[in-house]
Amino acid sequence: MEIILDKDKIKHYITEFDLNEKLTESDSLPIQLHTYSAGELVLVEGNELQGLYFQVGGLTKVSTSVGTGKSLLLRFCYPLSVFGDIELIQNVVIQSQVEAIQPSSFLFINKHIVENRLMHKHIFLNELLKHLSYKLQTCTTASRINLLASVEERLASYLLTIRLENQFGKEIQTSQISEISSLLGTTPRHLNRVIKSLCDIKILGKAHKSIFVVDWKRLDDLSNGLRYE
Amino acid sequence: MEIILDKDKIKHYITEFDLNEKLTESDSLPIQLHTYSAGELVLVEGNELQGLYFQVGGLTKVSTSVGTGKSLLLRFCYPLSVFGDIELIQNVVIQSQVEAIQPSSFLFINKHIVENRLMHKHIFLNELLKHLSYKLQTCTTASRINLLASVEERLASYLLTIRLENQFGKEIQTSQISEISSLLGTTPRHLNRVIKSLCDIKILGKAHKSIFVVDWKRLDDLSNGLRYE
DNA sequence: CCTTCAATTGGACATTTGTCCTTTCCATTA
DNA sequence: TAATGGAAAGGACAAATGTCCAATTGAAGG
Repeated sequence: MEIILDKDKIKHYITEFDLNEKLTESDSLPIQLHTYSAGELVLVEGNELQGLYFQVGGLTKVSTSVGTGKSLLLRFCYPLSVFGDIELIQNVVIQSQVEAIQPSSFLFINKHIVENRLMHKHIFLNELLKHLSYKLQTCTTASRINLLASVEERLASYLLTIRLENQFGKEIQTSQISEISSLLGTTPRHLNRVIKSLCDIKILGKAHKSIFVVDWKRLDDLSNGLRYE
Repeated sequence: MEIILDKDKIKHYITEFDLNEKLTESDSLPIQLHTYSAGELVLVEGNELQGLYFQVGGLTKVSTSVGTGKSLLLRFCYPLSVFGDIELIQNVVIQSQVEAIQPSSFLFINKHIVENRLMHKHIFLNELLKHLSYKLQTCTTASRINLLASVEERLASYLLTIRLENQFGKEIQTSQISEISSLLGTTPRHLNRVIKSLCDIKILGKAHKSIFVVDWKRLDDLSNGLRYE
């Protein structure tokens, strides 16, 4: 991880993501730019949170794990995403792991600065609320689908969701079988089995190492109308 | 559902839950008191949201369902809980069903009033953030446990969590087998099977129609340290 | 005391999903 | 070209969980 204090670079990102008004008096705020290489951990589950992070570049993966070592992929994040909001507001240790998949950069604001200088600014708070409610909405949806639907239905819903290329769809797309299976909350072995059975009945097809949808209509029937959105 | 406009009653609840400052100029805001009998639906999934609800009395159950009819119990709520926050901020239809289990009452504020007169008040926004982040935290936790742990581990975690009688524990306690099973994301039949096996090895015990914990230590081992909190 | 009704309990079986491996397939590179 | 390594594919089996029902229990009311 590298800390960059270059005011111009920071200012550039603030402008790019229209954060100047949201981070009221952003000029006078001590904002840092943190950059991470691919593979580096940005936030580690269980650690103390240092501040608020605005992802302004790159690609990150958010996951959560249990003591036994199993982990669940929650989502992929692109700019502009916020990390540390729950922890800051609830004053708890870090709840999910954030890992840079590609080189990623973040505007970082120390938690004391956030508490003392931003938590009474309504434009900033509206921005936080927007991100937080979006995360809660998608978390509730994923929870509902993952618990109430079979892996086959989940895969159908997943494929239909990323087809739409909407905001959420964009966030959950991934191509590795092992990543899709973690996102769907199952094992690669089982996902593979389900994919094979859908190929057998000509709903999916295979080429190279990837899969493609042959029959969107029947896939839609399978999904029972569920979407990760 | 009954709408009560009695200013004194409303004022009473505002004072009881220390909402006066949070709902800035609460005196001049058109706030209603809505009461529901046991069994009535407060919010219906898929409908348009009318406004923001502050639960000030009673007991409610929040659940979410899929087209196939299956439903997942998300949590029980006591005062002071907030409903409608996601929908208001994200401008989407109602995401989860809220049902009054016991006669319940809510302070209700029309969504246009919230948008025009509250969304720029930082004290109000901080209150919303607190509730929203708490919900996201618990949703993430439940999601993690439900997907990564077996029903046996989930039951152990559930029992250990409600034993603590902490805030979250208070919200998820329930005694009906069918409700516990829905909360844990499984069927009554299977939960029953798991309970029986834990009784057989003397970790749980049965009396009348209820269960009790015999061996907290071994239950804790089973839970692998997971908690719904 | 008897009836009734809902919740609990559990049998029998089917399906889904996980675990453990081995094999296959490609892309990379020595 | 051949060797290598990682991801994909899949066989075989075990475990977890769901479905469908029937039997049982227990509390409440007539």
